[in-house]
Amino acid sequence: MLDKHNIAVVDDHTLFRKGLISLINVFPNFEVILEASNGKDFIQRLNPEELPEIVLMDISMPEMDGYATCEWLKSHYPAIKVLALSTMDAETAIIKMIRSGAKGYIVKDADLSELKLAFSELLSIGFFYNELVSRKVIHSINRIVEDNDAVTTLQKLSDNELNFLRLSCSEKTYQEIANEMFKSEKTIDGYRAELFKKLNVSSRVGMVMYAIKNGIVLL
Amino acid sequence: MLDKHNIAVVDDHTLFRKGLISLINVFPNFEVILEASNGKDFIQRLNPEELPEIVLMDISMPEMDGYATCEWLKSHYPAIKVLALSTMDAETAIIKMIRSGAKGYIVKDADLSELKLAFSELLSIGFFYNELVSRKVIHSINRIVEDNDAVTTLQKLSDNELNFLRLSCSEKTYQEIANEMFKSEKTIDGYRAELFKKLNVSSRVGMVMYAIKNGIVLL
DNA sequence: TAAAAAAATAGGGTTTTCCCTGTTTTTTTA
DNA sequence: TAAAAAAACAGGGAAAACCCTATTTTTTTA
Repeated sequence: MLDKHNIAVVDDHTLFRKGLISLINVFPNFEVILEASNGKDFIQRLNPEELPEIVLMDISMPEMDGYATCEWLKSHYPAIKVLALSTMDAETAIIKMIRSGAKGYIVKDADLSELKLAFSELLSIGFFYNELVSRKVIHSINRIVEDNDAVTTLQKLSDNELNFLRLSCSEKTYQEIANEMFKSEKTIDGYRAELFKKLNVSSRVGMVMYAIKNGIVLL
Repeated sequence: MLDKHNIAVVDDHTLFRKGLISLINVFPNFEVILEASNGKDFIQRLNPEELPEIVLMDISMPEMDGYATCEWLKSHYPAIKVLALSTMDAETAIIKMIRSGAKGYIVKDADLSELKLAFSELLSIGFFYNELVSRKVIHSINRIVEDNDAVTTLQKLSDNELNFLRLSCSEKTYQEIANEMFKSEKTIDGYRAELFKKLNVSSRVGMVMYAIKNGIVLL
């Protein structure tokens, strides 16, 4: 009897998670030893006696999302490989996840053979970048090489900005948002201008769509 | 050997679909006999010699979405029961799907036992409305009883309105959208006003969020 | 702790969005 | 085919969003 590779699956959609697990368990050399519904749940269940080699991780989850969980793993168990899993194929999400330490990225409408390939590549060469991801990465590489920290700063939003961004995903006017945040209208106009630059958008609609695409607000 | 109940699964996310199928096939009395990635694909594959009893159907899909497919089934094979499947728990999506003929609604983060229960209920009493759905339905029933056709008219969008709505999910100005649609600015301002009423929103952001929530635009 | 950087605020102007009321044109229906 | 309904279009005005530049306040850092 051969030794199977241990897999963990972290996703808040139960049906999807269960389905994925039963699919993986059909693979002769892989076995799911841990499942969790979000990052927090995952960390609690993680047993140092029996660590997974690969964690299949959703990006947008309640409580603790994929980015944060990935960062936590990077610092606590750097040997564990994260394969990010998402419906979104947004460049920013992919880049962000890879920057958070993910070793691969796979979309939810990938097929089984791709998942299997991803597992194999992760174990053999340590990463899995399919054509989709490569394209996105190459496209953003220019900015990365320009200034290694630029992207981080670019995507790092302050608490106020993040808060403002979330509140903008509504029918509130900026004035109402200003009141709610106990800031002057001019200040939140500053947040807006800053976000337009950081997110590379030019209207509130663009900002809102960015927030939704990147799981900053949950639908 | 007992006769299994035939199930069809229609969902564009391959991994999810495959996972779900393998989960269902574990049930001793259910078997997936048909899978498709969207409504069009489903109709093509549908074999009148071996019809499914239950169709597990995603709402937002490319080519032909859940609503349209449900309507088609209602008129062509009224005996086939549709169990709508979605990540969205938006009231409008649920109501719309039920109005399109779905006999039940289940969210993707439901657990296995609920799915099994849904199947059983569908076969025994013909419908499955869990607590979530019931709440939404009750909440919207007021409007339905007020005027039986109000909801239908309310949600029925013209081609132009739908097109405008999709184009609004961008950073284009209304003026640019008007040009793109070869309509005067005033005409599209009319679409806007009409949509605000129909979708019950009061800003472009609200409109965009409605479109995203209800799968009118894909992210 | 002085200098530098970042955050908050402001004035003021342009564009876009929103909203009201009404006319003309096209399509539907009795 | 006449009447009714729906779609397209319009004027004009108020509110909100957008955009520029600049000052004050707070925080960071050398």
